Formats: sequence, structure tokens, C-alpha cells
Amino acid sequence: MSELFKRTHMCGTLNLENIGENVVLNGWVAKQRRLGGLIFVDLRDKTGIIQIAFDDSTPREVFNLAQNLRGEFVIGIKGEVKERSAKNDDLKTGAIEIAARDLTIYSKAETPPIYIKDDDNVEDNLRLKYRYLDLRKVKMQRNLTFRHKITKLTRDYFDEHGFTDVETPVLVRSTPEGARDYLVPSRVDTGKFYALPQSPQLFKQLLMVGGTDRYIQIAKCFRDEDLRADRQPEFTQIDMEMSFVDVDDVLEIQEGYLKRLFKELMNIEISLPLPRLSWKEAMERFGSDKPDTRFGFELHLLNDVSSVAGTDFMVFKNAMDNGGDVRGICIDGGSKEFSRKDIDKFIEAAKDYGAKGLVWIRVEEGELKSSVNKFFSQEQLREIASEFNAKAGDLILIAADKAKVVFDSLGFLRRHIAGKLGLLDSNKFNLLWVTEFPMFEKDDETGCVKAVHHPFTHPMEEDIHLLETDPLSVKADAYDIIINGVELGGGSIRIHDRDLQSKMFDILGISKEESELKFGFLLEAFKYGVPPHGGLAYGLDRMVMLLTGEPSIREVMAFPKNQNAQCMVSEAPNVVDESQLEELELNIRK
RNA sequence: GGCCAAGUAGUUCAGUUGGUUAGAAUGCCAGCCUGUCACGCUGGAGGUCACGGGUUCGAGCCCCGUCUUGGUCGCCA
Repeated sequence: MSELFKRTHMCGTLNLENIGENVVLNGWVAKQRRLGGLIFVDLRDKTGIIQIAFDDSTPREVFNLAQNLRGEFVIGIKGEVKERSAKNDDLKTGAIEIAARDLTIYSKAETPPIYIKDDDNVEDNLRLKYRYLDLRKVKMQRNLTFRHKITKLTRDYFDEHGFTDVETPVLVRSTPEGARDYLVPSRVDTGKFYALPQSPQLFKQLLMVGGTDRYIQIAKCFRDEDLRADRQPEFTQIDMEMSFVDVDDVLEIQEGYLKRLFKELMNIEISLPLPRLSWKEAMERFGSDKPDTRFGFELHLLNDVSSVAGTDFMVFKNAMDNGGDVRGICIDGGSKEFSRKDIDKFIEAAKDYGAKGLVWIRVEEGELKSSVNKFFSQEQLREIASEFNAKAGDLILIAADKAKVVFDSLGFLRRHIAGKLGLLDSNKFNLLWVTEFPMFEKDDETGCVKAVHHPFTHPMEEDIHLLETDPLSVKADAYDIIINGVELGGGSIRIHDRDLQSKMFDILGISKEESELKFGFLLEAFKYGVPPHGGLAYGLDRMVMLLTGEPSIREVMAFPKNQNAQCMVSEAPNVVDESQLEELELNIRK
């Protein structure tokens, strides 16, 4: 058994001020350089890397032991901090080193299957399989620490504002609304199932009925849907709910939180109040309900421009005759920057969003080139260009279709192209609220009206009279917080009036029996005195991803799942024992 | 479920028109080396070219299928 060298410092925290001190360090061998009578070892812990030097001043048996060191051995070092003669400016601790006096090897290590360097480029699945090695990277530890700082600040802030951290259950009732549930079979009540919560939504509302007044929880949530770079089946929400509040109250508390978050963790001063865009304005200007406002290229409606309105060009005419729109974006310098081939690629990409094609116009000093030169005169093209205040060298892209297709394809393109032009400044954080979401939308498959948010969302007071006559134009007291085109969180004021709630169910075509079956416990609770309330939830993983500048949510989770929702470390999901299935009466194998 | 991309040494990759024994870098092992820090020098080991089938005198390369992985659309109230 090797003696434990009681640590006095962390590797990355030592500096010139520690010179002359005798220190004890623990960590992993990141690198060893043997120069014959001289050995250097880079020692790594979660705080960073420091160089250990073994030379002729090192006791002989210690030097001999050091010759056996290999990568990822776990060791303890006793020694003196010395100033280096040759400093390494690339290393935080590069001005100093430890002159080793004693060494112990806690455990040896085989050659690791992946590189343990911040700037590696190893295949994702391999990193996930050996996550415990991947996590040794200083960058990964920095991400986890940053995540911790966010949750700590979050708990502190909301504690100071009267919020109580309450845990809600993880084994809950399945409500087949929204995302697919993860199911857990019940042993005691064979044949029945729990679900893992998609969010604590219903329970936090019950907490409001229960008088908790202000609730917060950093809550694990589960959704059995396909994964993305920013989507995991198991993720974390900063979830909260407040009683006796309106929209302004909720947003004010959140703005204080966000200001503190950016000030303390990013050293960025954000000015309040944050801009608020109505959903309608966001769509019409940016083609998205989560607009990235770090750059321009705003959408422009062309329906009334005489060149478009008066044209026989069937693409435009059909779109407008069918109740759709003709809209475009103007890319500053886009004509200079992009080739015909690039433009074709943009059009292909837009097709993913339902567009059948795009009209493009290259604005030049002389003749304007476009995909519709056959149909439009130079004068007409000039008129369209002047609608955008386009100058020579600009590129105009026009979509004509149903509003949704036009918004989706142009909204995608403006951000896609901004990325190509290097306009997505990762040091800039544009925060804004999108409010006044539509209450309902039409389900394309069934033709029925369904809730955009959820059926407990409160309609805006001014629109309540439209509920029966024109539900699709009713707006909701719902809000999303957007940073740089990413939806960081969202919430709403909830309905606390039982008559209004049943009216909502009527409109959604949910019968009394069905609503009883699905949400009976909530409706029952609402019989006994429910405060006006509302809340919001942030995606914690996305928040950390955004603030650390990581490209994927996996970089800020300790043990994420791969694209097939497998845990590569533990190899979950796995086949279970036959007897387990029998006990649950789930033995359905042939 | 659709679309796109990838799969060759432990790792990251190259591999020409289908042609001899499949290469590089890095890592690993051994030896030398007292100021390195991407240490250097010398030598060495290391391959089911994802899997299955086909075309061919001959396949890492061409064709078909399968699997795996990543991205994305659908999906995510």
C-alpha cells in the first residue's frame, strides 16, 4: 500500500508567489520527458498542469522510481516550488516548476485508448465510451465547474428572492401529450406503468395550490424523442413557478437573474429591461420565433410591391392567391461573396424547410442578374431591389409560399448565411423576450386546433372574447427567453379559473371524460382555491453550452447519451434478467 | 421514418486509373540523452482496410445489401 501524500495545493493554482514553499501535489501524469539524467513530468489535476522536475538534486531512489512513470499514472509528489530558468508562456504555471523530493505511485495505468488533450479530435462515441478519461481534460473539468457555478448562483439568487427549492417526484403519471414518455413498469401494481417526467409542470402548479408561493427546482427531465446536438433524452431544467404574478412580474425576476448571471460568470453587463418582441414581430422580421439579432438581413414583405403584385409570374401569383406571402431577405455583399453554386446550395438547404425554390437577384451597378430575368424587366427588378435598399454587390433571396414555409426557409437562411459570412460573434450575447405567442395552431394532420404551449396557458386578457369565434387569433400570456437565436427557456401565466379552463378544453376538443382522465388530479386541486400563478423553465444544459461556447450539449454533461440514446459507459439500455421480467409480468418474448 | 456525411494501425488521417509487401503523423516498447515543455536521436512492435455478398486474372478502391457513428428534417404540448 502506498502512503497517501496529503495534498497542500492544486496543480493549476500555483504561481510565482509560492516560490520557496514545500508543497504536496496529487494528480495524473499528463506527459513525461526523459532526458537521461533529467526527467520532466507534467502533472495534471482538475485545475491544470504543472511541471515536476527530477534531477541530480533528487534523492536517488526517487529519481529511479520516476523513470518508471508513464502516462496517466496516478501519483503523489512532494517538492519545492522553484522559478524556472526557461519559462513556458503557453502554460499557466509555466514560470515555475516543482523540484521533486519524494514520489509515490498510487496506481499505474495502461496506455489510454484516447488522447487526453483539450484540442483532440477523437470520434465522439469513443470519447463517450471512455468518458472518465475524456473528463480528465482540463477543458471538460472547467465546463463541469462552470455548470456548478451556474446552479449555485441560481440557487442563491432565487433563495434571496423568496423561492423554495422543492423536489417533485420522478415516478409520475403518464400523460400522453407532447413528447413520448419513458415508461417504468410497476411491480406492486402489475400491468401498470409510471412515466418519467417530461417536466415538473403539473406538480409545480400543485405546489402553487399548496401555498409554496415561489418554487424552484433544478430538475431532471426525460423525453423519449430523437436526439440532436442540443437535445438529450435526459436533461436538466431550472424550473420555477410563482403565485400572485402577471407576465411583468415573472420577467422582472428573470431579468434580475440573467443580469447577475452574466455579470458574475461572464463579466458582461447586460442592460435592462431586455427587448421584448411579440411573436408576430419576431416572425415577420426574422422568420423565427427565436430570432438571432446579432446581425441584420431582416425579412421584408413584398406582396404589395407593384412589380410583385402585378406580375403574372406563377410562383408569386399562386402563393398570394392561396393566402401565402412573398417575402425576401437582402444579404449585404452577398452577390460579391457567393457564387452561383453557393446560391444553389442555399436553395437546396431551403428545401428542407418546405420551400419549393427561391428567387434570387444579384444587385449590380449595371444589369441585375436573377433567376427570373425571363419574367421580370430590369425596371421591375430595380423596384424590388430598392424595396430592400439594396446596393451593388448585394444578394436578394425571395421565397413565395404559405407563411410558415416562407418564414421557416428564410429564417433558416438568414442565420445560415450569417454563419458563412462570419457574422455570428460568439463574444456577443443578444438576449430578448419573445411574447404574445399564439394560443392555438392548426394541426396539419388532423385539421384540429391544438395548444401551442399547453392547455393550461392563460390567454391574453384582450383576446379572451375571441376564444369561441376566432381561436386561432387568440394570443397567450406565454414568453420565451432567447439568446443569440437559441431558445434558452420559456413559460407562461397559467389558467386559474375553472370556467376558462373548461372552455379551453372545449376548444381543444378534449371532452370532460378525457380531461378528467388525463389531468383530473390537477382540476380537482383547482376546486379548492388556486392562486393566479405563472412560471418559467430554463434548459440548464443549453445555458451552459451557450455560455461556454461549446458546439454541443454533450460537452457540458458528465455522462451524455449517444445519438441512439445509449450510455456508452455503462452500456444502457441493456437486456435484463428473465426473472425480472416475469416479476413484472412483462415477459412478452416469444 | 427521410436526407447528407463518415467507417483503413491504440488515435487522427492519406491511399492516384482497380495492379508487387497498405502508408504518414502521433501514441506505444527498447536503447542513448542534464533544461525539456509537440524534447531530440536510433531501432522496434502494431492492420479482420466495419461486416456480408458480387464484378474482375486481380478490390481498401467499383456494384448491391447490412451494421455502426455523426449531422439534420420529421418529432420535441
